[in-house]
Amino acid sequence: METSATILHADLDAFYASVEQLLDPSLRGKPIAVGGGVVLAASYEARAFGVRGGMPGRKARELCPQLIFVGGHFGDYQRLGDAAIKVLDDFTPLVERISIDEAFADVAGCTHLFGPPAEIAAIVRRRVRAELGLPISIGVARTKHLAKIASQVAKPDGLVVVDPAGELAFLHDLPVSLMWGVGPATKARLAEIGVETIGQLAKTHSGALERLIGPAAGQKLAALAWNRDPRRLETHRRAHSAGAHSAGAQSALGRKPAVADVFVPTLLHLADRVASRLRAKDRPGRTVTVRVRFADLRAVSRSITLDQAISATAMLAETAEELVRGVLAAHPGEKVISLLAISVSHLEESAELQLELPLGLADERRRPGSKRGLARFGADRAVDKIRQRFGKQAVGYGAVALEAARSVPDEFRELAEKEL
DNA sequence: TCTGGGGTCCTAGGACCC
DNA sequence: TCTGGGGTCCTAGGACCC
Repeated sequence: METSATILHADLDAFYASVEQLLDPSLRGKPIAVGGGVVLAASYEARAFGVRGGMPGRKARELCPQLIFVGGHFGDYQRLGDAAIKVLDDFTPLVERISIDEAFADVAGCTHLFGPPAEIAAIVRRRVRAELGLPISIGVARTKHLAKIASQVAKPDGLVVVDPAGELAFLHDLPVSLMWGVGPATKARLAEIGVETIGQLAKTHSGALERLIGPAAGQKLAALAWNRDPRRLETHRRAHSAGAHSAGAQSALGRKPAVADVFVPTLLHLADRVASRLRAKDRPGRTVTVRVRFADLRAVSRSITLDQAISATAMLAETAEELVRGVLAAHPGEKVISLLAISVSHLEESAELQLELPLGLADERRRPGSKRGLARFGADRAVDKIRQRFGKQAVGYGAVALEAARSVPDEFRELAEKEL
């Protein structure tokens, strides 16, 4: 067992908003939000008014009338995020990046070169500030969980080192919501039994905890509350998404009538997004899931597992359409839909001969592939090739139908699906 | 004017097989 | 004939993370 605190968790502060303030000095010191319909990131000046990420733009403006909305410079986010992680790479190869703006690093093997972990963390912060112009907070601790919590406590623009001798004293006064795995629902359930701090969670009877939030989550949280975190750094996690288990796309629609004229073109567009990614990765999938959200934001899903994996746009679109018709038939009272989603899972490793060849006459539904399927495979390949040469916008499905509904720029979608 | 989009993991019930 | 148990797969839903 490690006895010294050598794990760093580095987290750029209010990342998208900080980049915008870096690019446009007139925005510095002012409350700004990246996004429009929904706030993707808020500067600390905006947070002082209660503006938060994920919040509807309208509500943010209510809270902060002088709030400035800025369009996202998504290429710059990627570039500056990469550059910040590279600073960590200068100290150790043991870097685990977990998102565009966040990474763990274990500096145990390089303290003889650069000094103690706290000093390394201070240098990283100075360099990111000096070379990139961005604030970054760092937590240093003996475990990943503790380092991550420490960086949250350090924000904004701070450094917190958790001495191994004082771990539980540090941890137990903090609110449970800082823990990995505690979101709004779990926080509320814990509050029902009077548990608000990590220390109170640690003292909760394990049986009661597991009944409250389930055995898996209960055991995990109990372990973390007692600072037992066995996770090691994963340096090469999910390279190129090779190990991905699913791929999906969704589109919020505002309020649209639940009729074929709306959902057919939308599903075609979504199927195209998903299927072209599956083809690009040579990862066809067997299970197709659709999600339909109604006017009151209640969502219903339907899925089907096919005998054969698919990656053809038309096949996916038709399967999804059937599932959506099933959802709507089961909810005849719902006349309005607010979101549609398609996801494909049970992805297969190899695309070897996944041409969706004709299998015979039986059960077309569970056995995708037919003469039509074969012809369409050729069409998909042609579309993929044109996009390779001329860009994604060169060929599209259902673009007109979706234009009005698009509240998030495609660049952000690209960013979200980008493998790190 | 009721909230984006990409994922992961867990749970629970039912079908089916041994 | 009746009863029980375990394992696996499928489906639907929920919670969480960035």
